[in-house]
Amino acid sequence: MSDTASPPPTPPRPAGRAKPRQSDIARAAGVSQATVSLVLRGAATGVVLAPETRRRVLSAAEELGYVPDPVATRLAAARNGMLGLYTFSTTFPTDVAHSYYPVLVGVEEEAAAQGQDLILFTGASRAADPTSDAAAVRRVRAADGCLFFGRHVPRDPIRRLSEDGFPFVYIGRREEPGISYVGADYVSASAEVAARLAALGHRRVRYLRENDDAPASTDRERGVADGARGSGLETDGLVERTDGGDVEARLARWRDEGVTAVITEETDTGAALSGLTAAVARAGLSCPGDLSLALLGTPAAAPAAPVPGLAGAISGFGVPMREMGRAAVRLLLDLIEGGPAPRSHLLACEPVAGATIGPPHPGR
Amino acid sequence: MSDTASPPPTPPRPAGRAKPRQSDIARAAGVSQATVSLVLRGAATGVVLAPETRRRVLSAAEELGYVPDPVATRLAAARNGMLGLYTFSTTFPTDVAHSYYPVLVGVEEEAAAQGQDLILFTGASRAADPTSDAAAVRRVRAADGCLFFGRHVPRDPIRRLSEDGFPFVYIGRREEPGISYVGADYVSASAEVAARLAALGHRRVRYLRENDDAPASTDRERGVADGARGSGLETDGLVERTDGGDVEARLARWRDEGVTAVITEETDTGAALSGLTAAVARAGLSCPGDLSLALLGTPAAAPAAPVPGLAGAISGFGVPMREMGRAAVRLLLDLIEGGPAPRSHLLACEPVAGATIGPPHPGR
DNA sequence: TCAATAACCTAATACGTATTAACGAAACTT
DNA sequence: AAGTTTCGTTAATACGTATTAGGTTATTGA
Repeated sequence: MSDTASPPPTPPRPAGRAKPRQSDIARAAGVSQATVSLVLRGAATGVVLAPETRRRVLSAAEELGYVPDPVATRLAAARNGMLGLYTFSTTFPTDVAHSYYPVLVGVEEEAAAQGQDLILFTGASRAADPTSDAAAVRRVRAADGCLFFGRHVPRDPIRRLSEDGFPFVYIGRREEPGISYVGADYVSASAEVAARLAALGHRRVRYLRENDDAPASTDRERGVADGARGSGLETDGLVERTDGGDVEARLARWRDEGVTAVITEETDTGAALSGLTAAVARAGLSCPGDLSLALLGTPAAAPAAPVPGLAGAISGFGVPMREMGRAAVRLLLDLIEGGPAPRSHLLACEPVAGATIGPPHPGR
Repeated sequence: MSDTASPPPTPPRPAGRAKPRQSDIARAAGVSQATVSLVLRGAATGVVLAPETRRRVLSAAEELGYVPDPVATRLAAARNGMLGLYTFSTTFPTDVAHSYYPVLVGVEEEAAAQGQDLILFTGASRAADPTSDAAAVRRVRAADGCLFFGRHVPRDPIRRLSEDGFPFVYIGRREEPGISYVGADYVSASAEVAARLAALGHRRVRYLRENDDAPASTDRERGVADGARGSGLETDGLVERTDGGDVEARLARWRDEGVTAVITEETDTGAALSGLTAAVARAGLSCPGDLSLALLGTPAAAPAAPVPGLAGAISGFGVPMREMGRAAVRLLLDLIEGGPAPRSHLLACEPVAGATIGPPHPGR
């Protein structure tokens, strides 16, 4: 019907016009852009507009298919609605069992509930190069605030953030004063485990901890020692550290020494526990038949080498990881909104009765 | 000293400034904000600045710990080096086994390798409320581009993005024309599994698929049907859908019908597989002794109810999830940089020999 | 020495929305 | 009728960065 020779010079975005702005609505409704903003978003400002004006603006907005530009909204709000999540390892670990995973679940849940998005900083994914660490940590300022997460944390880049008043929260207890964190009360929970073993009749116990000085390990050691003292366990030689050596030999020595129960801890790698259960299996022992076994912390997924003859869970306590994630998000938002008053929480751990501890059975 | 009636209007952030701006750098270096912008980001504009000026600006930026504001950067119509990741379910599933997890690993790896940060958009974590979905999807514009991920995806909010030319990539095959995706070649891989069963001698087989119409399921069904036709399997009654009913009864019926092998699929919930293995266990059957069992897709972690007598993996094929994640990031960056030419990839699936299929053993 | 060129930098503006101070008009007081 | 409130709206500005046109000074050419 129409002549095909001269198609109209098609503009780059042919479908209707580009995205409508508030100013387009304003023109259509015969008001100013400010009025449009007030009608559309100004419920909180206390300004009241004439019903007729509201109606005109709303119908014009509907007509044009207006949707607010989230980027501009956030710019104007001087908040970007994004919380940083910086893990001092890859956020999604591959080689390591997902021991921290529940924390991420909690963080995501609470962030979603609060309408915040998360920026995953990928800085630490590559080499453990300290300079790149510093640069990566600095990027964190792109967010309104940041969560830090990981067993080992470089101090200097963080101190800088702290001095500048940038809001951030550690997940895990920290020693540094004036820094906010959400942690788990490992001390009490560990003491309770020691006391539980004592109540069953154990006297000579070993606690095998990771050979580094993360606060989480320090706290557990302190709890075990406190609990041992308070409940009558022997404290001499109570604590040993992993050393990469032969766990089976260590286990044999313990049996020779008359040890009836072993406590170990679960950390990011799960090395202590998996080494121990493997050694128990190779030695042909069973829990709690030959040896009581307690674990300080939630085991990551299913252990690679299940404890032989083990029906239920490993006795000890569980870490409220998900709740830690949620609490950390809430605390961070408090910091961002409220004043600079640093606050911290220690969450209680849940005792796990489990099936790996029982009355002592002296070996050999 | 001062009268208490009129406290000076205390600025909200008294202690220094949390986040340095370009204007702060400009003041420190004795130049204009525009110069700072040119030094920091203007490599492409052709404007050349005196080396001495560059130096001053860069050192002032370093000194103050400047980090560009991603939102402002985006508003000014530029890239901010951030890729969005939007999942139409929680990114970190809790009740569901982590079947999608490897995809996220791949996404994070490749993003880190490309120097991009990830923004996790949390919109879909709550109720499947369509309006909140729309608002949440809109937010992804804060990133340079976005990956969408999930078995079920609302179309309308996405169409909007597409019309506006916002770059995004689906992880998983999509029907919509002109949309980029990275998927797995379920059709070929599923056909190969059917052919494998036929080659072992099976003739009467059942394929139990999820009862919804996600592309992933549609593709697998098509592949199984194609493969069955091509290899001589019976095609009548081949395909059945999960219905929430009694899987054990269904299994018994199949045995009565002379079915010697069952194929099922792994999806986000893993429901089909776990229901089936549980039914096999309760029926006292073993694989492949009594019944051959094949699985289309990588099982999520360890199945809750392991197949009795199963030593190795479940036969079938594996989905190259990690590589899909990586490929999606690369494709997205292509879209962001290059033109709007939508491109897509189908990655090949890896056959898994496994230990659950063998020659047919007619039941009863 | 004066104009032409180059080198370097900045003022101005755009992006789209939120907020506040202020203004005109209408409705009340006395 | 002049002054006071109240109401409804808008002008102006801020948020932080990118970009472009243009201005200032230094350098060169004749």
